[in-house]
Amino acid sequence: MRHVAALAGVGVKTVSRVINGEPNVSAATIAKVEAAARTLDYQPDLHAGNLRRADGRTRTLGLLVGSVDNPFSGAVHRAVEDAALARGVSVFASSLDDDPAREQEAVSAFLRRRVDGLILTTITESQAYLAPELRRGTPVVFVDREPAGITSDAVVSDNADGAALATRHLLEHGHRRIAYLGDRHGIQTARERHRGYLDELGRAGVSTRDQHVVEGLHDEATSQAATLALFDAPSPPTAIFSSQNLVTIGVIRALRELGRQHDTALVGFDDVPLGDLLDPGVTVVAQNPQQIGRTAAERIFARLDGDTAPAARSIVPTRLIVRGSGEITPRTEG
Amino acid sequence: MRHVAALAGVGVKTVSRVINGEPNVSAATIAKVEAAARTLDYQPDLHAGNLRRADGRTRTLGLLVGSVDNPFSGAVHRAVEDAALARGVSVFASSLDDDPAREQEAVSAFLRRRVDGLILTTITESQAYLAPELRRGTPVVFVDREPAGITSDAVVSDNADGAALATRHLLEHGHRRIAYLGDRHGIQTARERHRGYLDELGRAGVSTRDQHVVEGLHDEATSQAATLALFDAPSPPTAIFSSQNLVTIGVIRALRELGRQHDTALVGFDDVPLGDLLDPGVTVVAQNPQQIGRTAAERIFARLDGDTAPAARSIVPTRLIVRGSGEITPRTEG
DNA sequence: CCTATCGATGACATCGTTGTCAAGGCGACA
DNA sequence: TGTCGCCTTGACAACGATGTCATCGATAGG
Repeated sequence: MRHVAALAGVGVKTVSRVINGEPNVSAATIAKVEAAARTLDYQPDLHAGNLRRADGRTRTLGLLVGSVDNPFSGAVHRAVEDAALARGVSVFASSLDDDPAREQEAVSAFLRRRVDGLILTTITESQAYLAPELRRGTPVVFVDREPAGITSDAVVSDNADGAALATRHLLEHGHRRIAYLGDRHGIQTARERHRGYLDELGRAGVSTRDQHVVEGLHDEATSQAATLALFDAPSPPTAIFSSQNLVTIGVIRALRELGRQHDTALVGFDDVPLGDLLDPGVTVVAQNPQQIGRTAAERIFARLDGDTAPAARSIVPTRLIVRGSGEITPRTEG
Repeated sequence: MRHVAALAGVGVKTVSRVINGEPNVSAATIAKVEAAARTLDYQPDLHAGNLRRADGRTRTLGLLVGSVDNPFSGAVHRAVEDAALARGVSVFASSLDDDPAREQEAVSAFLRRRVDGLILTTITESQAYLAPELRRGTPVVFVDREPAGITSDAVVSDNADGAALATRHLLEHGHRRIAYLGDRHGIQTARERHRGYLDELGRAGVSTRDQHVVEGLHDEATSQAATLALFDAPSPPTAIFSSQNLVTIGVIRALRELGRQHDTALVGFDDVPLGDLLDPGVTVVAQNPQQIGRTAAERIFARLDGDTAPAARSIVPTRLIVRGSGEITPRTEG
């Protein structure tokens, strides 16, 4: 900026005024400064300005998602980006990988860079460590998983309800042996989905004790292996509820391997890419990652704009997408 | 930092020393400062430090990809993130959407935030506007598409070669009417892939004039419509080469709709999620987005570490994945 | 016992920008 | 013509950190 001022033959403050479009600068001066800025390819330093600027905003957001190469996370990210772009805000994006240490590092990296707000998917047992930051006024919105040990805005799918919907769908097609495959109980969404599954079985008066429940699955390989094991054991299920997209894919692979994809029903939680093109099509309870991302960004910006309403949980509805795999009826021999 | 210094009863410079692990601070002082920092939940301001710090590094990278919710982009992003994380560098990620204005805005947003390096996918006709920044020493690595109007590092797939590979595969299965479906010619990768396709036809002595070539496709819907139109026209192709993942998906949908997925061969450029689970499996020339991202990040860090070798283009090999759709032989009636 | 040396510490300038404030110039109006 | 007020402009401090340098005290060596 000093160089621009020197070249234009004006003071630095006048350059600042021109760059920021402040009023009360003569047209001739504006022209001189703009010419100088162009000549030097000047880009103002947002962070230096921030140091002194009244609002102290970096126009930057920190986003932590499951993994930036997961389709669900990618869709959330994209929605956040679009909302942010409209306000001239840039987005730091990081992957959680369900690693508590990675969460802490990412949050710390965001805070050291003074982001205006945090949109977080978490895996730590408690996010109480964020309390001081919240008190300082940094808005935090939790996405996908609800916070623990702290109160702040959250935007989540209706996990229990969606899981119940999936389970009910299978029950209505006559299934009574419905396996549950999901991630470990320590993960809030997995817990909720498992609860929804159990609740629905209970409501239908179906014993929950005889069901196969496999937890701790979070990638295709383990899920595929678990599914194969299921059919090696006595009284295999006639239907499977898989509670996450990668788990669903693992189940599909296993059923193919066993040649049972047409006689074992499957409903997945969270949509699967090209799920409609598979044979059978994959029936899922789809989340709405776009809406989750958009809503989260809107919450952040509302907070930044001064909204002081109590922390709220936004629940984004899930939707059953019928494509074939969930409508298979139980094997009679079974 | 002032508050920490006051609470610990030391000077700010001493706090700075403790935070940065500089030598020559007594153990007692370190303990006092760390206690004060913990009490106040102090997070150093990376950008303020940067203003004065000798190296002037923000430990931040700008990444511009096609779209953060595209699987290819997501994989690139993830690889960049992992490489960056190992060096304590955070990543700004933005989507290009093949919009030149969006490119300029994203780059400008990155530069105003003083990123240490840029990893860019571009759509502008020339990236000469980056020359001043390059001269200032900011490393720029182009990914996926090569730069125009400027010389800098690039990491790309071997597009022409991969397209030729796909085309050859179809030729070897007896096809002589091979349609090309791709994006507009203005896009460097599309141009290269089209060239590889034409070259391979030429090498095989197959007329390139009689082939259906549809350009300007970049999403599922337009690609699907274009494919349907192809089969409405005289002498439809017996095989299709689709030059991008979303285009491939559109083609698959159209072939399904026509019931021709088993009698029309298809090879796609860039892998398709669950391509192995479809019927028929989708034969593709797969790129290696992980390696592209990793290599790009490595180039950036090498430049930051002082590598002054001339700008180089890294070519990441493609790989033919045979899954069924590409091995269909021509219809005899056709 | 005096001095050279070194470790520990803080005062101060500085990075690039913006908020505050004062000053100069000019036109309008009495 | 004098005064007032507005428009335009720049000097200066400040933001939160780090680089430089001086100071102080302790320790070691002669």
